[in-house]
Amino acid sequence: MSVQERKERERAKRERLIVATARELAEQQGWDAVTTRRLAERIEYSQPVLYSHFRGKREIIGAVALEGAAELAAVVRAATAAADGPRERVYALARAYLDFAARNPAVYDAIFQLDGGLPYAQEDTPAPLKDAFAALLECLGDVAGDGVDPGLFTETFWAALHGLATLTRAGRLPPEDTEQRVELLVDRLSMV
Amino acid sequence: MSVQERKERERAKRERLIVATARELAEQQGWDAVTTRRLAERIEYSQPVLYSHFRGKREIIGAVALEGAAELAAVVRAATAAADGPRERVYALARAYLDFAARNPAVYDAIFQLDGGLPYAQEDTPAPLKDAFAALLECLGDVAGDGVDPGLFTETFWAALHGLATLTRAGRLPPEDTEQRVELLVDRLSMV
DNA sequence: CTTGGTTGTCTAGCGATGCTAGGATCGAAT
DNA sequence: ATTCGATCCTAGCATCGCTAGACAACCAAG
Repeated sequence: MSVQERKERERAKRERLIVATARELAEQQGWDAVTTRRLAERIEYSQPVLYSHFRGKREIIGAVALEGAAELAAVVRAATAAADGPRERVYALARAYLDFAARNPAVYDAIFQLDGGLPYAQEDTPAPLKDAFAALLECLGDVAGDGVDPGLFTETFWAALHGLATLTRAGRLPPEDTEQRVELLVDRLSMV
Repeated sequence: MSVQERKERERAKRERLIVATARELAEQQGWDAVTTRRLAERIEYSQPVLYSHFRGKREIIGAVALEGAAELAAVVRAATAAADGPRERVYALARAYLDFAARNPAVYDAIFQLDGGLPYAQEDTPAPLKDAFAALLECLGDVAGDGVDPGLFTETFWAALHGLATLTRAGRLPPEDTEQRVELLVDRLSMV
């Protein structure tokens, strides 16, 4: 039995290596540079090994997305916990979210832009994704205001943040005034 | 001279055909399906002809983006002109924008998501892109509120719309409650 | 210790991609 | 009619995601 367990451990370790390497390569040179050949070379295995762990490139992106979603949730929770007062928490959340997107553009894309073959906004949505949304909801639900569904408010606020994050990084918005846009968003959307 | 002019006309016509065909193909089967071979076959020329008009696939995407931006500007202006009262105009703008994104997903991607090699938010930004932003500004500038720069407000509002549009289409947001999210956005962001 | 079979990995290759070099063909001007 | 330049196509390159089939390493049974 021990032999089999060791093999499984090693296999799991290699899978983590694949995901970590894909993420690293994507952050360094963009997702286009994450080819199965380059990835295989970096983990020092041949190409087909990747396919014994994942169905294809899509699933690898999906794995990075799940890992990233867990991190995003943690980052958001840490930021909101450190602030006091509902409004300050919302500020902290917004800054933490945009900061995560700016610091981990490839991971952010894996979660929210690319096709990782993951189901979103459904019952069978993977736990990390649900939890990331929950992390937003925990904070934003408090400032939805009367008569507004907390879930709906969270979705809307999140969409606004997402728009800022993606448009800024894609060069569609000048990066200088980000702080002011965030302030405007928080001031107007959140009901103290 | 007339001969040369005829040739130039035909050349311009063929270029329009390329852009229109690329757009059509992208809307039908997605941008991934827009390969240089398929595109060449559809316009009934060989592949290299594409490269006598555009540097590569990127520039073709860029051409579709410019065409789309002009349309978007027109759609937004038509919608706002038909509504009366600042707030109603904002509603109309938001709905028209999201409607355009939903009806022309490939074109929307060409403008705001994909890399068409175009400069954004700069002096040398092509006129159609500047004008599309101007169309938003014309309407949204009126409801920025005191002490808020109209340009900054427009950017922020636009980002929020962009977030709704992309997250909804990517399946990250359930499509049912779109209308409520728009109402929330307009009610809170715009200063009557 | 040998053998047989399972498990794991690699080499090689398929079709498709964006893009380009070089030759062929056609038309306009002399 | 002949030259010459512009125009276009055939053919090919490197690379992509993915897979079939050969090969080697390993473990259990005799």
